[in-house]
Amino acid sequence: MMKSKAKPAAKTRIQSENQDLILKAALDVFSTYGYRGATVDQIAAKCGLSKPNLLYYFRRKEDIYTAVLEHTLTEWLIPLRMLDVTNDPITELTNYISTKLEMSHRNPAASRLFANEVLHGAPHIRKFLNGPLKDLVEAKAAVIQTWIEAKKIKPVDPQHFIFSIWAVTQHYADFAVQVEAIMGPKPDRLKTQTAVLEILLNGLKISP
Amino acid sequence: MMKSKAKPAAKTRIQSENQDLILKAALDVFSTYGYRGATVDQIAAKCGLSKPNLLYYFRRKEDIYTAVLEHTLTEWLIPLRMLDVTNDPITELTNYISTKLEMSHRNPAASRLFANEVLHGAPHIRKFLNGPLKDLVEAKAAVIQTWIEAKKIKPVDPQHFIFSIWAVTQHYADFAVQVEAIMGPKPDRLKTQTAVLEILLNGLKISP
DNA sequence: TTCATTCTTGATCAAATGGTCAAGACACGA
DNA sequence: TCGTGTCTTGACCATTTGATCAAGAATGAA
Repeated sequence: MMKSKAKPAAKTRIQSENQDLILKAALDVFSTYGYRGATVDQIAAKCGLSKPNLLYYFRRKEDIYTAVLEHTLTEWLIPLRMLDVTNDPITELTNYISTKLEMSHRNPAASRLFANEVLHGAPHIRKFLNGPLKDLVEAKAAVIQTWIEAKKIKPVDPQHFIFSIWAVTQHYADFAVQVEAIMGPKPDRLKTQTAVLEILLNGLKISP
Repeated sequence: MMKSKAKPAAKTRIQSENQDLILKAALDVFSTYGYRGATVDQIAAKCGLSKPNLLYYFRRKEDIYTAVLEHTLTEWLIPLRMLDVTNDPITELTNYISTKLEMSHRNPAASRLFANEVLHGAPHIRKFLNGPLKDLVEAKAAVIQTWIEAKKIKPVDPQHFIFSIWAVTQHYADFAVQVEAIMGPKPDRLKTQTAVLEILLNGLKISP
């Protein structure tokens, strides 16, 4: 007898459990080895499923990659969305930068997955970059511009300022190996946060 | 009759010409597709040599990669080495940041090659990071520290400041696709330079 | 020109890898 | 317990790809 549920493929318990397992393992493997460097066998081994079983849930390797990438992207922009023009800019930006640093520390794999994708020309997320991302950045650049016109912060190019925040905060995830080679293992997170906030907000020129 | 030259393998004209061709093509291909993503066939095709011929000059794929990576690393640190404690800090740092931006623009492939290597755990250049790079950064951090103690610049953590410069400048090469998706193609280089210098040197807090 | 050395490549191999399939094991509502 | 649909997998396939090799072509010093 046909299952009563219609097309929209309701998930069984086993389905959601295993898809979750797969996505977790895939994030790990893809972020470490890149898309081409990762193998389906690796992902399968990491989550304790057989390769054919994994390909039962995601028909192609690329489907796994796309799924884990999209899952990552949605969370990635939440902090930026929260930038609120009605609040104090220094408070808001301090909070945004701190949150980004925190995210990079808590989930460096996600940061690296995204970095790797963009580094190689963003073949899977071009539309995301040109659409939702561009729109969001323009909206938030407008927020920063508002603060500038209210003379609450110095006149800096808002878009480039957003790029700088991304660059610096994600650097601590994407280039962690380099950072640790230079600073020693487990660099002091508080020091890092203080330094990054100091640099991005205050610069280093002695005030005239 | 034996060639008069001894072991140290003197290069013939053809050798240096072809090795040069190969390294140029390899930089392109490796930086675009990553180590695992790049194929020997691609590199061979790009420089117009047959695959066996390419493997006549570099026995293994990894040898090509190592060669092009080392070739890149040596040039990469030249600007930082030039940071001179006896000069004016703002002049020196402005110059360093501008040069790094310039390099990222002129040779984004080199930046991406390096980024990709570090992103994936720097398996081929661990020793370089722990040795020469660490030493150089410590030396130049000391230079910045000297400027701080002379009250010529604000007290920022020198190492984190160097990281920030790297992060922001290389961002424009490594994440070029993203930058162009948001700012449109061919972003104004002068505007970028002005903004980056403004952010890293001045910050955006209104002076008290 | 001679000829030892260097350079070049078509053919080929073995391993890795994405993906398929049919058959069987299991879950769970009736 | 039964039976249908879901889940699992060993075996297998086709392609890609790094690497080899033997044989031939080009080079250039004497």
